[in-house]
Amino acid sequence: MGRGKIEMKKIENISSRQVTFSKRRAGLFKKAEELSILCDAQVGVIVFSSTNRLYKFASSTSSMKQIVDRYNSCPDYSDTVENVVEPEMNALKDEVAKLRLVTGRMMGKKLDGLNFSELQQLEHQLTEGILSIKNNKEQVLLELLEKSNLQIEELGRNSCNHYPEKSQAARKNSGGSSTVVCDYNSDREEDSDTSLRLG
Amino acid sequence: MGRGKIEMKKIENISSRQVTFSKRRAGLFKKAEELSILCDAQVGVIVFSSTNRLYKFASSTSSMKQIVDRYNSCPDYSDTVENVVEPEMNALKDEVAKLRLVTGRMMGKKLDGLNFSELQQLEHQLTEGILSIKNNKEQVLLELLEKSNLQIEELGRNSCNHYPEKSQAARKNSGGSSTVVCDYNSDREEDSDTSLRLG
DNA sequence: AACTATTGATAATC
DNA sequence: TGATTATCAATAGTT
Repeated sequence: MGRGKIEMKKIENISSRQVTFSKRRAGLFKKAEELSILCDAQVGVIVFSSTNRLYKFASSTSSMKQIVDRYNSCPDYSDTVENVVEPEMNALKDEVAKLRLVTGRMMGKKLDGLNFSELQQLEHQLTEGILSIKNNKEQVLLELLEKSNLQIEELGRNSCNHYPEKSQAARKNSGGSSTVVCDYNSDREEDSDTSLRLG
Repeated sequence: MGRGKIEMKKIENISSRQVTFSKRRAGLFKKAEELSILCDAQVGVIVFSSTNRLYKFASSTSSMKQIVDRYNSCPDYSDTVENVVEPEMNALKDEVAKLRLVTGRMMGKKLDGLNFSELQQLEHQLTEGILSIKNNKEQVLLELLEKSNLQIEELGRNSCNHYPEKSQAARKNSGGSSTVVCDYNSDREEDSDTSLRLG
C-alpha cells in the first residue's frame, strides 16, 4: 500500500528504512489499540529498532509490566520442545518426500509429468551412474585379483613348509577369497540398487 | 476498511467480535512481521483475548522469551511513576482550568463569547445562589437570636445570685455573645464570597 | 470460509 | 521532519 509495492526484505537505504520504521511502528501500534478496543483484548507490543531503541505499546487498561507478568504466568506451549522441533520435523518430512520421488524415478516409477528433456536427463544421469559403478567394480576386482595372486605366491613359497596346520589354514583362506569375490559381486549389485534408490 | 467504517468501541455482538478478533489479530501479526523484516527490528506482540486465551508473535530471529527478557533488562522510563501519574496530572490541570473559567464568570469576568441565553442562565444561577444564601443567613440569625434570648433569660434569673465571680463570668459571656453575632455576620459574608468564587 | 466494496495504511514525492 | 496523494492492503459486511 503506497505509490508502489515493495519487496519484503530489509530496506537497505538507511534513511528510508528509518522513515518506514516510524510510519509502520505508528501503524502497528494503532492496529494494536484498535484490536484491544474492538475486541476487548489485552495487547502488548514490544519493538526494538535496529539501533536498539525500545518502543512499546500497551492497551490502555494495563501497563506493559502487567502484560509481561501475565505472559510469564501463562503456560506457553508454543515455546515447548515439541514446537521448537516442529519446523525441523517438517523440513525433514519435505526432504523425505522429495527423495522418495527422486529415487522412485530412478527406479523407473513416478515418471508421469516429466517432459522429454527431463527424461533424457534422468536417463543420462543413470547411464553415468552405471558407468561409474562398472568402473568401481572393475577396480575392486583388480585389487582382489592382486591380493589373490599375492596369496597364491605366498602359498607357493609355503608349499616347502613342514607345518601342515598352517598351510591348511592358508589354503582355507585362499578358498574363502574366491567366495569373497562372489559375495562381493552380489553385494555390489545390491549397493548399485541402493545407490539407484537413494540417487 | 471494509464495507463501511465502524465505531471505535467494543463490538457487542459476540460472534462478530470473535471473527473480527481473528482477522485483526492475523493482520496485526502480519504487520509486526513486515516491520521486523523491512526495518530489521525485533518485534514481539502479546495478545490476551477477552476469553483469556494467549496469542503471541515474535519476529523470526527470536523467541518471545528473548524479547521479554530484553525488555525487562531495558530501563523503561515510560513505566516510571512520573509517567503513570501524568494522565492524572493532565486531568487535574484540565479541571482546574475549567473551574477557573466558571468561577471567573461567576465573578463577572471571562464573559466574552457567552450568548444571551447563557448569560441569562448564569444570572439566574447566581440569583438562586444569593437567595439560598440569604435564607441561610436568616436561619442562622434566628438561631443566634434564640440563643441570646435564652442567655438573657438565664442572666435575669442570675441577677438574684450572691456569688459575684460567677455573675461576672456570666456577664462577660453575655457581652461576648453580641460580639459573636457580629463576628458571625462577617464570617458569613466571607463564606458567601467563597461560595461565589468556587461556584 | 470465500468474496468484494470500502476504508485505511503507506511509499513516493515535495 | 511534516504534509500530500496515488496506490496497495486490510477488512466489514455479505454469501
